[in-house]
Amino acid sequence: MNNHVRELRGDQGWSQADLAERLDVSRQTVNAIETGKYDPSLPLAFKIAALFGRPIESIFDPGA
Amino acid sequence: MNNHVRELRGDQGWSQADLAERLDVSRQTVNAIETGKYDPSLPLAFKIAALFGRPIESIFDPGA
DNA sequence: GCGTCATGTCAAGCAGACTTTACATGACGC
DNA sequence: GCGTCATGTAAAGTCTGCTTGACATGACGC
Repeated sequence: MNNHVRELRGDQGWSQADLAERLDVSRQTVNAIETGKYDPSLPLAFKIAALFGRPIESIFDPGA
Repeated sequence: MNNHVRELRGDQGWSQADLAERLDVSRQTVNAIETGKYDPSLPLAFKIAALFGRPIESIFDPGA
């Protein structure tokens, strides 16, 4: 599952640690999501979407 | 996390088993999601949204 | 009464999401 | 050269998502 978290985070000038703190998850979790190691849970996806003020569908792309 | 899966499924006249087959998951998984035992994964949430032709945000409600 | 269908639920197991701790690297300023 | 910051990655542990198989119930038609 592709996503645009890294770009959106960059637009805000945040480090992975900054974003992790705002999402209340670990820095490794943010890194894993950005590098595509695994997908976030649905609740975390909602948090991410809310933080960036965009719909989930515009951030995450199921691709196939 | 509240959701409207049961109503949407009812609108289509599908049983839990019918929906499970269309989503390619087990009947127990559909039942668990409808009864709020746990939330679907992000990929499964995308599948559900696509099947009903609605955005994820209109089906799942993070509540808090 | 009996068979069937839809739903609910349980148990055991595997895979995925997330944690903490820790170490390695490259870029930067001093 | 040295400290610091951002990022990547790894191991081990916990909890959640999802599986199969099975059993119980209530509603329905015959």
